[in-house]
Amino acid sequence: MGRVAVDLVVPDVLEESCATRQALERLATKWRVLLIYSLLPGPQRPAGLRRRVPGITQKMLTETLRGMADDGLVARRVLKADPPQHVEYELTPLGRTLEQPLAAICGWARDYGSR
Amino acid sequence: MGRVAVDLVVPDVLEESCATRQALERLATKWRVLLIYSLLPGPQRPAGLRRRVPGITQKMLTETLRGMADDGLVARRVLKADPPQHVEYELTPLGRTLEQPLAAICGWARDYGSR
DNA sequence: CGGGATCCAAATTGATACTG
DNA sequence: CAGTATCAATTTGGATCCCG
Repeated sequence: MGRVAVDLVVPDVLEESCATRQALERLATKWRVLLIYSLLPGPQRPAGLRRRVPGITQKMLTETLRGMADDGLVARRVLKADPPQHVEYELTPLGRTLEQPLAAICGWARDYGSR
Repeated sequence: MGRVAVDLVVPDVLEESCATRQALERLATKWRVLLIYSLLPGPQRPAGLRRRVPGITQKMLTETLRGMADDGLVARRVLKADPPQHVEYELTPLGRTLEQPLAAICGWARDYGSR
């Protein structure tokens, strides 16, 4: 009764197709974490988000929010269709599940960030 | 007795110069989290890291590790100086303080990552 | 006027070949 | 085996223009 040499080609947790890996890549971008963090208090309008995330461009704001909307992390809502167009972004329930993990990271950043 | 309109120019937690913000940006890059994660079990050599982080380039591996070394997150050690050069990277104590926060994120990725 | 889109320059990343 | 150099490809920033 031989022992087959399988070698268990360890499908590492970081395999590119792995859910964990993909989820991480959905967060570890320059702006997503900052935007989610800024949306935790509640719905925000683009202008407000630009203030809360200094340095972000109009463009990256729009693109990043749209990408996060595609991933189901935020929802976009139009408040007024009239000339002065008003729009609001808010975290979805899924997006809000990030609050705890993000708090852990922010806590670390506070405690050890200064190095 | 008038009320002065101060407006409290909220020095938001995400001010570009803020420690939290800078710490976050040191993590929220495409490769750092994955590399730190891969280094948690112990010291690793570049070749091994490339296997553990599929998709990373020789270049980004080197550059990212060097950047993390500059930030004090990892340490580089040369094992042999001879032609077949051997090198090892490992997390510093500071780098290891990321284990818990990272576990929180990875847990999220596992639970909600599939969406 | 606020939100978003477009176009082009600048910065990052990827792919590959090459050196110690 | 690690790391560097080089050039193409992708991504980001900046300024501007458009639409309601």
